[in-house]
Amino acid sequence: MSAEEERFLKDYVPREYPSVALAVDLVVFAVTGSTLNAAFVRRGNHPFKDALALPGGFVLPDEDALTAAWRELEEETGLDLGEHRAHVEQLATFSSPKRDPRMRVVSVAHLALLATDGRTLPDLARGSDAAAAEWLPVYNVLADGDLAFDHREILAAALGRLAGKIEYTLTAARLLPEEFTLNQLRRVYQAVWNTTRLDAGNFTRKMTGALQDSGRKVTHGKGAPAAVFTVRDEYLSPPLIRPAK
Amino acid sequence: MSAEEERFLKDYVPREYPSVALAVDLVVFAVTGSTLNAAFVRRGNHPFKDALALPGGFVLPDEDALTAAWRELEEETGLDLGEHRAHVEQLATFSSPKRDPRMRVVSVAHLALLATDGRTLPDLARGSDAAAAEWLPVYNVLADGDLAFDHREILAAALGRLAGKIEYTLTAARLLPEEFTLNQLRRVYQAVWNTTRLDAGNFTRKMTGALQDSGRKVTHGKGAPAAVFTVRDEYLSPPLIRPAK
DNA sequence: CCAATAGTGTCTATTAGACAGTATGCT
DNA sequence: AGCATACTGTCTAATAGACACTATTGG
Repeated sequence: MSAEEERFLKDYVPREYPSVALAVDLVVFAVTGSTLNAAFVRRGNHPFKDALALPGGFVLPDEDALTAAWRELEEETGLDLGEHRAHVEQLATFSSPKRDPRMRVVSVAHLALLATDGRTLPDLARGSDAAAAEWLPVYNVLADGDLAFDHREILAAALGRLAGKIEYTLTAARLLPEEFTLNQLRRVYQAVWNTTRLDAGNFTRKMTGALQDSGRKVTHGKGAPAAVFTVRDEYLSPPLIRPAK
Repeated sequence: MSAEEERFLKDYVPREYPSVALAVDLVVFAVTGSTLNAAFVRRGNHPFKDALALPGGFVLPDEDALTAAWRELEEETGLDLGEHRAHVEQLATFSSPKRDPRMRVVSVAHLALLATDGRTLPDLARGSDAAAAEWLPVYNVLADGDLAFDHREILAAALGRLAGKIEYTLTAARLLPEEFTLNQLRRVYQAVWNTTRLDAGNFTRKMTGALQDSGRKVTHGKGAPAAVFTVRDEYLSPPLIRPAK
């Protein structure tokens, strides 16, 4: 930095600019069986008392939004995020002046994925907030549920992002343990796309190119043992296209 | 709103929350020939005095970010945005605490597209700011140019978004007049992807399904007259895949 | 043996990409 | 005529999607 620039910054007095509170909201996804679930908190206060809402919180002065999202994810789930192979990415920013009736809050929404074995959802311990978060099936909530603020719009945006992204990446594997079978992966796709139309045979052929076969096999009670894979390439080429409903 | 809720909001006193200045930055693209250009302003003050920067400004108290982006686009270009068929969409939010050394400024970056006839770039009148914006070829700036703040990262994100989006949508047509020829459209693709590998014949075949033939033809000095199209479907199916470089 | 799952084989219709060929209009 | 551009035709290799088939396990 030049001496001139240092002098400038030292003497800099900011004009009055409109200021806002900066928050993050989280759409946390996890899969059981062939169902896509998201984490919700039940609001204890007005506005939107007793309605479902997405977990979230304010961005601290020394954090960027992504760091705040990771912190809130850990605080609101109480989980070991390493064990759950958590993935967090920025989704979009919601900035309508009236989205929170109390004051101006701009929210940077984030998409978070947690790994499960496909059988049980992670236990959501009560974090710093009074009420623990709960898992609910995404497609049910979008069909029926009332959500606080603009959280329905955020949830829909997150689902759209995830549904699109797994067409051309192996992001779906972030919803599974590091090692998984093709059947597990196919169930994740079916959960996210809310469909049962994925042919197991064709799915195998299209995916194996991007996967690494561990050489080991695993058995799930019934049926032939299944090969265990890890992700080799993060990108699918050609992409797997979502079937028309 | 219930009486109880009204009472709550009336008596609501916000706690102290960290506040930030909220800004928008704009990546404004337009095409001439087979070159993708973006609009830049030359900074007159520290920090980053004399460096190139993206146009932008602060979000006003009663605006959301998208509205602010439209307003700044009009102010900084001085153009009739209707005539240029402007398209603006949110790109991503940049929130590193130190991205502006003067104070905390969180920027919601936006992608803007302006239509040209493919021959000349719109004249950028000097707006409310002292210096007029200028057009520069995007790939040159990314290769050589120094940009202020984190604007190189924003520019790269915008280019990536546009390059990806035109694979499966006709967003590229927003860089052309409402009516255009397939040759014009192909030049836009080549400009955005920085390639010359698009076969004109195959391009015709793949695009015509999503386009509406006006029935009219137009001639450009040399060669056979070209059919004039408008956009019929915003989505391309199947997508047009970017050739490997 | 039966049921359920894993994974491969096969067939057909469609498509991409390369490139040839024809038509049109300007100079 | 000569040339540049617009667009269609054709060929080949690759692919998707449907579905049959075999193999392997537990009950």
